[in-house]
Amino acid sequence: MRISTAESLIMEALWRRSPLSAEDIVADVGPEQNWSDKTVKTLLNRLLTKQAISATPEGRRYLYAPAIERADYVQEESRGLIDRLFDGRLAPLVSHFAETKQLTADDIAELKRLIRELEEDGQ
Amino acid sequence: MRISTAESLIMEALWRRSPLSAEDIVADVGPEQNWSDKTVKTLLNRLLTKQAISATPEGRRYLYAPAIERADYVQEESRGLIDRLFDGRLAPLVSHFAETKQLTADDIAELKRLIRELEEDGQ
DNA sequence: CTTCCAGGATTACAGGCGTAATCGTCCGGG
DNA sequence: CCCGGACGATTACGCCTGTAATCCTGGAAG
Repeated sequence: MRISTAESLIMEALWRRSPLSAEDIVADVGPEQNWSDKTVKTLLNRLLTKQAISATPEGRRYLYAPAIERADYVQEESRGLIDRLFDGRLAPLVSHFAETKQLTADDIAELKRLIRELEEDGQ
Repeated sequence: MRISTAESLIMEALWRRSPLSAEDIVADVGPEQNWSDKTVKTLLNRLLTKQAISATPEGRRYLYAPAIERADYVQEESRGLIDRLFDGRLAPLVSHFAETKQLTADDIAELKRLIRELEEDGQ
């Protein structure tokens, strides 16, 4: 099942560090989003039913941990976008960013480096 | 206001060609998505209230046309994703695609060409 | 004229989402 | 031994979405 954006913030916290108690997570994302602890608990429960996280009892409470890889999530999200908007190909996206001047010199340098690596690997 | 994914399919049709009557749009996207004409009409109305399209009377009916640029839409969507998942930078996304082996030799060649152009423009 | 139909406008309705509040329970403090 | 509070579980609720169905109106057809 799909992870919503609010839920993904919880996931990010758990991907950064896990396992965490609900309290830890509230402390982590609560202030930033200013969410009440109730909200965080709700999101945790939804993620549980979606089987995106796991909960293991620890005393009177649970410790939560991701049950899916961040890479897989990132994968689906970005492939979805690229398929929807750029005909499934990455280059047009990069091209779009270039045209709309959203690339710094650093970005370009880094891309260049990446491409060189890819070419070397390729052959 | 945000354009939903179903709505975006209507937008794509209008970006391809406009203005179109509701009937045209139904003929265009209906079969593909197998949506009833009712569904398409609903989406058109929602897009109207979101001011994403315009409607001009033509006889007894309307002709619809985009009121926002596809580039702007693409912009928001892709920036949103990159901000959420890749710390706002493009290179990590490209890197992710590379690592997950989602790049063909053609993709790489095209990226290379893009980068070269960017470098030339840059100086 | 009356009727039917095409087309837009309005209404529907279940499920997801953001954001909580309330309920029930068990443990620790007095 | 009883009570309050920490926690998780359950319930709430309005808005957005996907997907239509129904209503209304004015012109076309007979």
